[in-house]
Amino acid sequence: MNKYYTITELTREFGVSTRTLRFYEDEGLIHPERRGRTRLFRPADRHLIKEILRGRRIGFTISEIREIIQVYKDPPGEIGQLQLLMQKVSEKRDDLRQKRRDIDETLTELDNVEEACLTRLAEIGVGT
Amino acid sequence: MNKYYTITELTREFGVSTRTLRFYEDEGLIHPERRGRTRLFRPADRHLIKEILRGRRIGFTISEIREIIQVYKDPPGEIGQLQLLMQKVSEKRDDLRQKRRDIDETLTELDNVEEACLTRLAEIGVGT
DNA sequence: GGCAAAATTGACTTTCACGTCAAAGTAAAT
DNA sequence: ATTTACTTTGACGTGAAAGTCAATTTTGCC
Repeated sequence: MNKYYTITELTREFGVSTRTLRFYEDEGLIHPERRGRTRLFRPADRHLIKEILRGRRIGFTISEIREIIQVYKDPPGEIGQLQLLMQKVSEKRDDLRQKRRDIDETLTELDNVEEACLTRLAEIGVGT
Repeated sequence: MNKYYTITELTREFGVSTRTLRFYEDEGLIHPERRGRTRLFRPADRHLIKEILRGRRIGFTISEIREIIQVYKDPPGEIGQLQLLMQKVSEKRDDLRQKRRDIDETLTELDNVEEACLTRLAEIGVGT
């Protein structure tokens, strides 16, 4: 019977505040239904929020996220717009690939830090 | 003769503003030498800036970056501190792994968007 | 139907990471 | 020596993404 989520259910699930979800609505990222003035979130909204938060984690701005959502809702019909979009997609992809390289490098760096810690601990442990 | 870099040389190389580098100095991330009041950047500073910017790209805050730099400069000597550090490292790593998953998912999504664009372009192209 | 808990709106505040200017000091080249 | 290009400090401003607070509704529940 088409489950609805309340706002706090979702804030608990995703670890965000109600303010955040309202903010996303103000920004036009989500459009929960209303019963009176109270927001009712459907599974589709919930899914969208998941994607928004994923975008947030990797550093997309609200308007970038909005753009992506827009594309899914109604992809541009004009050739120029399509080409522009493809260009942006390509830039974003390069961006993300760079970010992944950065992450990989940082991960190995963190491994080094950890190993240094372990060695250090061993030293201290032996000394006492 | 130990090459020095001027501030604008580095801003050009890294595509940041002088304000940014001065900000990083204010925040204690770098410590360029001075001739009079003018900053002189050494290769070590340059390298550090590279790391700072990498950290920035993957979404580390200034103080997170500062922490990491600190560890390299002088790793904690106390056991408690070491354990705390290792815990943080482990958290960061989980964080980065999640981020990588996010990126991978988004990359395939972008591929889909691109393909949708291409199909759309083909349709339009055929129609005209 | 009454009441505590939850939700809403609106306004104001905050944090981060710089941007922007102004005023003044320096360096380099002609 | 003067112009021209950099550089510095300091103060204030800004945009993004919420946080916080207060004053109302609204709901869920017995």
